[in-house]
Order: sequence, then C-alpha cells, then structure tokens
Amino acid sequence: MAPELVEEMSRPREQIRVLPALEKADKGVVMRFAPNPSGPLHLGHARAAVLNDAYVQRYGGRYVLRIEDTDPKRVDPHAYDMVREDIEWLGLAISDVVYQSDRFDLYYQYGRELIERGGAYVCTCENEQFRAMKLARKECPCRGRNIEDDLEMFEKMREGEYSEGEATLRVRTDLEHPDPAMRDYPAFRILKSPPHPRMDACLYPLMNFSVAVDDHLLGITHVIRGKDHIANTRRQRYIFDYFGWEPPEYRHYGRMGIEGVVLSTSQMRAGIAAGEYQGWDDIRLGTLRAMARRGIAPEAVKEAVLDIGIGETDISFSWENLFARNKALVDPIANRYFFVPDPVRVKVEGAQEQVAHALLHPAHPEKGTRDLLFQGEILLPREDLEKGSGMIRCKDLFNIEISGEGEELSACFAGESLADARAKKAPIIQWLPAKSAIPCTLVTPDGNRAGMCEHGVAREKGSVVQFERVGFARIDAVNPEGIIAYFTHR
RNA sequence: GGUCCCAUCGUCUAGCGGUCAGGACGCUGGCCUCUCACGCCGGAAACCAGGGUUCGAUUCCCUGUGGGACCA
Repeated sequence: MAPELVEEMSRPREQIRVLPALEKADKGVVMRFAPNPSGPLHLGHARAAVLNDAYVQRYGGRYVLRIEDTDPKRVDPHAYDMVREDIEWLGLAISDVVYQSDRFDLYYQYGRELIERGGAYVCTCENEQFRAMKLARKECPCRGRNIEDDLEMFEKMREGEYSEGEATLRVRTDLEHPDPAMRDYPAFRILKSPPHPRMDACLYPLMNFSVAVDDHLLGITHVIRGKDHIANTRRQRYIFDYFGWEPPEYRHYGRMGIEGVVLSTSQMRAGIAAGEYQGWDDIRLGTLRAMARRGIAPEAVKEAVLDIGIGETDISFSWENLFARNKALVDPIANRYFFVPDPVRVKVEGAQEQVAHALLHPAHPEKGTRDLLFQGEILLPREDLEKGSGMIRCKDLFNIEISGEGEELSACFAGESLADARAKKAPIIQWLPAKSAIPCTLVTPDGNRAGMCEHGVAREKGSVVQFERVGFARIDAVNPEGIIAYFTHR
C-alpha cells in the first residue's frame, strides 16, 4: 500500500489544524505577546497569545512577554498579577518578561536619536490647529525648527517644564500620505496625571514608538496580531526606516467577536462597577478566568484558537465550538453524579432497603462507585414527573410505577428488571436518597437552578463533574449550606 | 468624513483556474448504552450580487452590497 495512503487512514479524525508557514522562520523565531495591563486576559488576548506561542513551538526560539504599561490611563495595578495568572493558566512557554515601564530611559534615548536623525520634532500646536493643518496637508510651524532646538525642547518636556498637551514629539512622516492618520503622528506626550503605579514620569512614549523600539531591541522577528494594528504597523515602519532597522515579519488576523459577550476591558470594567457583573470572573464574561471558573480547560481554549487560526476574515466565534472541544477533553475524566433540579420528595412503597452502586465513570469501572443508600424516600426531578404517570427507571436502582399527580403523587416498586424497563420504554432518570442528599445550586449564565445532589459531590471541589442528564459543571464551593456548582456546558 | 482590510454550509475552517466544494461544531435519522453523555453509521446544509479575463471561474480583475478596523 502506498505510504501516503497508510498515513491517510491512520490519521486521527479530529486533527488540530496546521497553521500556515511563516516566511523567514527557518532559523528560529523571536515572538512576543504584548498585553496592556488594563485588566485580566480575555479570549481575544488568548488568540494572540496562543498563536504566537504555537509558532515559537514550531520553529523554536524565544517567546517574550512584554507588558505594555506606557499609558498610565490604561494601567490597572491589579492587572499585572491577573495577566501573570492568566498566562500561567494558559500554559504559555514564555522565555523572557519585559516591562515597558522599566525602559523609559531607553525610549528617551531613542527619542533624542530620532530627533537627531531628522525623524521627529517637538510640536506645540493646539490639537485642533494641528489636525486642521494635517487634513489640509500643510506643515505646522514647528516642523521647520532646527534639531538643536528640538533636542532642547524634548529635554524640557522630560523635565516637566511643559504642561499636559502643551508639547508633543511628532514623527516626521509624509504630509502627502493619502491616509491622514499617517501624517506626523505623535511619539511622545506630556501627562501629569494619573501617576504611573510603577514609576515617576511626565513624558510618556506613545504605543507606536515604544513598540517599534522594543520590537527592534528585543530582536522580534515575527509579529502575529489583529488587523486593528495594520495602521500601527505602517506607522511603526517610519521609525524602523529612520533608524535603518529591519522590521519584523507581520501577520494580521481578522477581528474576532464572541456571540453574546463584550470583549472590551473598559466595558467589562464599567459593568462590574455598575454591579451588572459579579467580578472579572463572572461567567457571563469572556475573560479567561471566567472560563476557568466554569470549568473550561485551558487546552480547550488553545485548541479552539488554533482552529480559528490566523485568517483575515472577521469572525463571530461561537461558544459551541469551544464547548465541543472542552467536552472532548472533560468527558473521559469527569466523574458522574446525580443532581436533581427542582426535586420532588417521593415515598416508594414496597421496596426493600438497599444500596445502589453507580459507576463514577461508565468507561472506567476501575474508578469505583458511588454507593447510594435507598431507604424508602427519594428525590426526583419535577420536570420528569410532570410527564405523567407510568414506569420510571431510577438509574442504577430499580423501576417504580408513578401514579397520581401533584401533591397526590405516589410511587410503588415495580421490579428490578432493566430489561423490563427497556421493554416498557421507561425513561431512565437520576434520583437521590432523600436522607443523604445535600443542597446544590447550579449557576448558569441565565440564572441559578436550585436542586439537590449526592453528598459525594462534596469531595469534588475544584474539579469538573458530569451531572447525569444535566451536563457538566465545575464544583466551585462546598459550604455548610450546600454546594455551588458552575454549569460548564451540556 | 478620510484611509485600509475582509467576504465558502447556522458557526469555525480547508481550498490557492478544471474538486461529487472537504472537515469540525451544531442540527437531524438510526445503532449502541442503566445519562438526553460518550461511541458508531447515515442525512440536510455554503462559494454575497453583477460585470469582465479565460476553453473553463469559488479561485484572477473591476463595480456594487455587506461586515470590520484605524485616524479624526
């Protein structure tokens, strides 16, 4: 048989997509993940983080985490820790960590050099005034100043002699550029407040400047980022050109949304402040910590992101895709338990006291059983009882015959035979011993479901279990009042 | 308003001039099963529109439409 045919046949059904090759990557790569510490990481960050990580793994090299905290307005002091935790959760193979707030002296130094090379000038025009000239493709008066004066003014900017907005260092680009957004964009600005949590400064580099300088200094060879940065890539090119540096290879993937979720950090923050969300890990949010709390495995996020890839198409990502990946990971290992939502207490007449031995996992008998003691009274889901009278198979126990309705409902023993239940097409449903069941709240994005569960669930704190016929859930807390479980997915 | 990207089943994705347009999720029919889970076997489901180029366009070009991004 032809070898490629053998390979074809032995290839697993569900393979992870192979990402397109990168240019000039044969000798290894240096890539980066560069988040703002403005909040915890969300799925949008995960895409950038995982994609870059995957390429570093593939080609070998270094993976730099660069904390981009050059804008004090967009720094949340708590975010440094959150970002670190989230990266740890994702399991990225970070090799270097750099804080931009440690590198301001470098930025000043290169800012001066850019002026010396004729690539930048200090502009003291009013914002409105400059904008008007820019749109008219006209030079502003500051553009013609000589280099010595610009250097001197830049120094004064650093020393705090200008007030906020009074002076800006602009990159000299091309006033004829068809895109006005490219014309003489700012590289440094004065900011007197808010204070930066990690340092003391009043002259701040803007993102395009610090990013270009750092990409070069850190030896970044390839950048995979969203296409919302295409304009920035073009702006940064001017800086590379002025310094005679070779820019990295860029790839810009499309915009990503997730159905029903806000991915904007500022909007999430506002929602939390307004009490709309419980916190950054509110399960209705698209943050990684929210996913972790619901019981989504980091590998599922990784796989989902790799499946999306680096396509330039704008997409609206569906939770279903992520859930499916997670289910494949979690189903083989999650222990099974009974959770009875909206329980109804039923006395079963005519049955012997006995113990039901239910497998913790149907595919792994060696994991053992949960032993449920039947003593006459059980709890059953209201929803299943409302379907009317008839035979019900209590899973792993025996059959019962339901008669009557509502408060008059009664049940009597109807044999042990599973075959009998099958023949009568009796539904097989979960149940609980009334005595040993404990309260359990299932938290879902649509609200809480009150119910009861097996006492054994108490030993599963922190792990994901499957509530049979209900779905997967992560056991979040085990309190004296009961168990809090977060619904993962069906 | 200016500039720039993008367009394949409901969703994600493969495709790089000639394919029965492939796969995954979801949906659905059946089998298996002491869960409505898992597994197995089937099914429905897509090339945004109109012009070119070409013997031949999902694929190349133009226009429109529809999404999106950046600057303001």
